[in-house]
Amino acid sequence: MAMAEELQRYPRTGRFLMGRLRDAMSAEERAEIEALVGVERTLASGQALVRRGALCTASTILIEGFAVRTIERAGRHHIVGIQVPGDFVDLHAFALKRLDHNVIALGPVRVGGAEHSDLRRVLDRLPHLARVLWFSTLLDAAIHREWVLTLEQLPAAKRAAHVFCELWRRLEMVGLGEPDGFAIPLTQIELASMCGATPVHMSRALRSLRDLGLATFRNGRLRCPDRAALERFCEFDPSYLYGPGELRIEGDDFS
Amino acid sequence: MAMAEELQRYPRTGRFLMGRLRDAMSAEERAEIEALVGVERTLASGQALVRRGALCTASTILIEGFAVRTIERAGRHHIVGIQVPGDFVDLHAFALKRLDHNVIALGPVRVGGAEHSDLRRVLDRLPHLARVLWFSTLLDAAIHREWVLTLEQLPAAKRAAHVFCELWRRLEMVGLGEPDGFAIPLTQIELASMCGATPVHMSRALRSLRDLGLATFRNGRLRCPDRAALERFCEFDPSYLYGPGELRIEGDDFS
DNA sequence: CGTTCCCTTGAGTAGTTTCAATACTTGTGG
DNA sequence: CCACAAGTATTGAAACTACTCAAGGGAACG
Repeated sequence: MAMAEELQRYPRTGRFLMGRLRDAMSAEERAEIEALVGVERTLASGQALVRRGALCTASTILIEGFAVRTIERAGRHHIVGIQVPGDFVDLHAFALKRLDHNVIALGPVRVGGAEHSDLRRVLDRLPHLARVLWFSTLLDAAIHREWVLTLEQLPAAKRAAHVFCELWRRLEMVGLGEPDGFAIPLTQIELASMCGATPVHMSRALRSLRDLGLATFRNGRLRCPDRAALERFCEFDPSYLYGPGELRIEGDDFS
Repeated sequence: MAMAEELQRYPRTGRFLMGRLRDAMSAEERAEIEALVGVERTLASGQALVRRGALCTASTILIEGFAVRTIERAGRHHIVGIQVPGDFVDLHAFALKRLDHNVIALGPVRVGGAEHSDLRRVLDRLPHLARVLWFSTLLDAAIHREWVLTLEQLPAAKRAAHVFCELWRRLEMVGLGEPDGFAIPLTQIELASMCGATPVHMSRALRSLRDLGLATFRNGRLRCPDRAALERFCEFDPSYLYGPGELRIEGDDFS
């Protein structure tokens, strides 16, 4: 399979933009990105990849594992985004310098770091690659917009279903989907935070998804017997992920 | 005042990033941006600046007036973002090519267009300016994150207050704030859409803000006797707007 | 074998929606 | 100038969704 080959050739960055604009990146560009990512680190669950307000001189790519974006308010951390393997989680720090939020490891993670000075040197020389990286940060913004819409519109059970549908698609694009679900080290407490609900209510919402026969989430694993039904239930439209489909610009068109 | 001078010198783009990274842009860069924005158009309220899915070959800057980002679901448009004068509203279409949402005029607007081919030529030559434009699209993402947090956390009255606080700050940064409020052609219906509430409930929420003596919103004008109290009420922390303050990188540091 | 963390269930309360009815504007045509 | 329509804003009552408080069960780990 193409995924395995890509990962062998680019062990640290092989999943980056997989299923999105990766096919618009030349071999040279892929090699440049891979070379940019130097030091690998391993972090335990709950450790910060980036802390809000800190001056960033490097950006981090998630090689393995998951991370959440959190913002603190009234003393509590709230999850405003989630990242999966292959995501360049704080690439936006290259332009922002300081972030408005934290990025925290969700379960153990393996990450790679790219120095901003190196990044700058490469991107000044390769404007097309710069636009690809720009694109990848805009993908996060599109996901944020969809979360806003979901929080404005849907009740808790459908919000949870929407999170599941999104994660399933995103994991699938980077080769981590399974035929009947996916695995991610999330607890109901974190799911509740993402959905703007209390953990107690999330427990009830998940039970209603089970009772409806739509999905079962247990021990960090989603099991779904009928994906189309789940997506219909929460009115999930994957186009905002810019995968293969109507909004997607194929390799040749993106320049 | 500096604002007036800037607007005289750059009549179409003088407000762009004002109060944020504008002071990190050289005179040459400001002139390049101004020159990029060619054709001016005037649109009536409700007209689309960009429609979801359309192939974009130019990006639009808001010279005068307001716009909302909307996503359609179940036949209804929902507002997921709002733009003020000076915002390069669909700059992200330069990298995305097609947008996942619509941008609709809120009241009459005057806009300018920048061809992507021109933009590309300039940005390939001026990587620093490219990073500044990248920064401006990341600002939108930061605002989206704050909206996610607000929708997750706050009840309707505080959501409305938060929208007011944000708009007040953003308008202030581009020279459109007033000592005791601001003007924007929003109805309660649109406010409700932004806050994920029904119009009926928004009416009650606004009444509670009035009853608390915090703010009065009538005829598209916010009146607030005590800004600090309003900001305290909704736990508003403006740092995500990257204005002057803790996250802000001053001109010399941004490179 | 006992913490600790996570999940579940129940009961009462608070916040929000729905449905319905009633004004208040604004612009239009008679 | 008035009458009318359309869009916007307000209020009340009943139903629903979600929250809080509280208690108990289960799995994992030392």
